[in-house]
Amino acid sequence: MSERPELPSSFVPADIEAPLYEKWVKAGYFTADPKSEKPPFAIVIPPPNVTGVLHIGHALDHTLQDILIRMKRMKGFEALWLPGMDHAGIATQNVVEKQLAAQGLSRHDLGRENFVAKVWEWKAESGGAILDQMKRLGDSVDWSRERFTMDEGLSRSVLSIFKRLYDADLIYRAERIINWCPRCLTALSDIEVEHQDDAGEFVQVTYGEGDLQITVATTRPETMMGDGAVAVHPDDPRYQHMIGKMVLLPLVNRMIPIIADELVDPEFGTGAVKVTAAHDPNDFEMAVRHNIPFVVIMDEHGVMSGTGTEFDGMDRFAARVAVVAKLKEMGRVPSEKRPYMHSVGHCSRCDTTVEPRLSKQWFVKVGPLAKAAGDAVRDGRVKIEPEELSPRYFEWVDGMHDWCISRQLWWGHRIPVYYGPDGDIVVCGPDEQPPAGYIQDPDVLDTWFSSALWPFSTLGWPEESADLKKFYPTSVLVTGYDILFFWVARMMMFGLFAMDGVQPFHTIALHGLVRDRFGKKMSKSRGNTVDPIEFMDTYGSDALRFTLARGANPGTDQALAEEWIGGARNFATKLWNASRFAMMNGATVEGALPSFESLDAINRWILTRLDETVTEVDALYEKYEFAKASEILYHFAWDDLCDWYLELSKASFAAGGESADKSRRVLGHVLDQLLRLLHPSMPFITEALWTNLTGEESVVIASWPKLAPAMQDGTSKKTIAQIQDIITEIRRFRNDQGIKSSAKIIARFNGLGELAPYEGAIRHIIRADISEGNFTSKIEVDDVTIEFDLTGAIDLKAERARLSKDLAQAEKDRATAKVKLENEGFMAKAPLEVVQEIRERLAQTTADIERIIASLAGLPTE
RNA sequence: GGGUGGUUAGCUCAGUGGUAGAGCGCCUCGUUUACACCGAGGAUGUCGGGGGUUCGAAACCCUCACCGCCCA
Repeated sequence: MSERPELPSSFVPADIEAPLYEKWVKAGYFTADPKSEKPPFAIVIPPPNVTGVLHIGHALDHTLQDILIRMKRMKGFEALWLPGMDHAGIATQNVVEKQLAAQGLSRHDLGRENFVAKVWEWKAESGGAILDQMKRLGDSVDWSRERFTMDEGLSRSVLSIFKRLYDADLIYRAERIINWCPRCLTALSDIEVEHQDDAGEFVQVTYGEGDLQITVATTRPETMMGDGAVAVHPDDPRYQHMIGKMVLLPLVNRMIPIIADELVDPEFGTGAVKVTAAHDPNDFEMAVRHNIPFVVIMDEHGVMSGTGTEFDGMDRFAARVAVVAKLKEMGRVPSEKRPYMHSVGHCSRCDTTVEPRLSKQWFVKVGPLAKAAGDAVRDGRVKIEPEELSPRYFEWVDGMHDWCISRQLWWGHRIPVYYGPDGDIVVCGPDEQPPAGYIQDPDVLDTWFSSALWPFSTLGWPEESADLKKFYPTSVLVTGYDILFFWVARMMMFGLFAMDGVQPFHTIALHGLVRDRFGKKMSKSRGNTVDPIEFMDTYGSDALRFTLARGANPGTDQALAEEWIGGARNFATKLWNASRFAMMNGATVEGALPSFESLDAINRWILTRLDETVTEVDALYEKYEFAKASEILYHFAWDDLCDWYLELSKASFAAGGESADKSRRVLGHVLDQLLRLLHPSMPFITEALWTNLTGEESVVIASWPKLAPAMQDGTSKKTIAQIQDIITEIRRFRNDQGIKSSAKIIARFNGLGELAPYEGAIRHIIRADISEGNFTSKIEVDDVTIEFDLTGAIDLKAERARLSKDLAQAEKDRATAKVKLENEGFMAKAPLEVVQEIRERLAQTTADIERIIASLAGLPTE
């Protein structure tokens, strides 16, 4: 104890955070051992994007994961938190292309191989900024296992799974309508398309001539030149006579059929729609059913082409204006509505309006895979926390469309398909070579294709590695509900497929988004984004982490304001000062705890509260209730320990002797345990304080507090509650009488009874002298009377006001209790214990009222 | 249009049948030997509206209004 270095008088996070993190990594605390006998607990990080920086959402996501990992590590699990990044095909390619563009170059100037080399160069220099930021946050990830989706090993996983899926007929190539970004020049999957309401137009166009005319309604008039039919609902009486007839398509002067299809909504527009098979997914389906030709009228850039009209060469939006103008000239536009708000798909990477495009792409047949992914949750092998979010998951996996996995990019895993003569196709797994002369597909795979393998590719799959055996299936996936579809469903599909039906994780713990202080979504356009790094600079990592944890109710969004982080910083400071005070007073962890029975009520009480806290925090963390667990710890530390226990113990420490020695040992124990409990959410400050208190190596590898049912004493809780009542009433009295809290008062206690041993502690808190005096005023708390010598000057008005207020409250409480007890229904049907409780309330309030009335009567009249 | 979540103190949110809570903010007092990033005390809610079930409803049911998210 003597060699314990003195703590600095104030807590400066910046002084301790970086050195402590370095110490932890160097000591290898975060490195998992697959040969360990301990039970495994593994989390793979939702891989951030290699181009990304740490935003507040990551900070939340990582804080929660780190809490789980650190807690499980302390609980004796072989804890693995595996870090890494994904290669973010489109985003990364965009970044490097932008750099090239600045030099007036395109990727085509470099050629594929040089371009990809350039991207690797970029990654080495500027990629992965987020990894260093994770260290600031204190993430206890195993850096020795850092992975990247384009790494050699993970690339082999991609080849393996592709071949397996292909051989199982779960990957196919087909000509379909896909989402096409005319700026990125690549196909996109459904989830890379963001729908938003845009101000478009809704135009009616009359087709046909003479006595066969039909008016269609459309938001995309420019695509009419690609129409192959007009469709109406089969039961629509307005169009019965037209079904099957041919009608003139204006502008291109082609005759097209009028068909009947259930898909048409007779209520929508005119009840007649144009069928543009090559440029709309719904139209595509109808065209297949009715054998309508596919007419392509746009090139890859979204420029009109091949219509043989004056509109060729015009951009799709310019063409829209020109086409409508032309049709109006022809008198073929009976009505137009503008602006017409409707949902339009945009590229999630560059916001360009997505163009549905007919093209040949590779797809994953998701049917059986998604079924298995849904079943794993349905039959309970995988739990979604909170359970209320399961419907969203089912909605997605049960209604999933086939997944377009081709991307017309260069950065990514090149599709391992080789085309030979006569349409021969060969798919190569790792270490396999295509026959001579076969040409590889130029496209790469969707980034999510490799991310979906993350829970097992990072562990060495397809090799039967030691890591895979030890840590698969992983324990829990922690992520925002917003990417349940992006990522989770895909990992489930591939995990179950690749690992013979074994799910990639047992639990999916979902959290929400971090919003601004008013609960508004953060966005660059709103200008309400925040920088977690700045917060860490100002308030410390622990403060940011604790704030985020404290706001993290399962599956729900949380608001965040800077001053709330300030509040958590204040908590850290409080903890620091309380610990400093405890150690100044000789708090120690040396030697055995005194026997519980030998302790006074104050010490028994704090140990009881500690045990309750451990119980509650344990249960809450197991349910991913981070907010509630944090709340419990906050109040135990601040209210119970700092505000009451330390204050009540001051008299004992001052007096010294055997009882002080016992308190020092108890305080040392409670602080030791509290710091362990807080370590997962506040790793840095707890490490600094705990090592100082115990002289041991690190709280990171300390054991988690165990329950101690023997240290539970309900009586001590009642005793302390009474003491708190007495002290609070005295404080109220002093406050009402305008007596400074620093001023000593002369007071005398009567009727303390069993509380007598604690009179000294009470006196110390309220700064009361025992001297003889002229006791002219008094207050009563239950059976205890406290008399004061206020040297005559009592503020009668304030005293009367205080008593009247108490009286009013007591009367109100008594009345409600009385009404209940006089209610026959209540007496007949309410549970006995509730009736008993109300009876006690009636007795208590009745006694209070009598006492207060007596006090009021006893006040001297003015 | 189909799902789904919400509406509780000035703000952000807990609270799933038995006297309405927390953090921040607000008011008053205070430099007492851990802490002013603090301490003590205090004020603040017809729990969105209406109806119902119940001895008893913020909570359960119905309905209306408003806000949000996901998917089309």
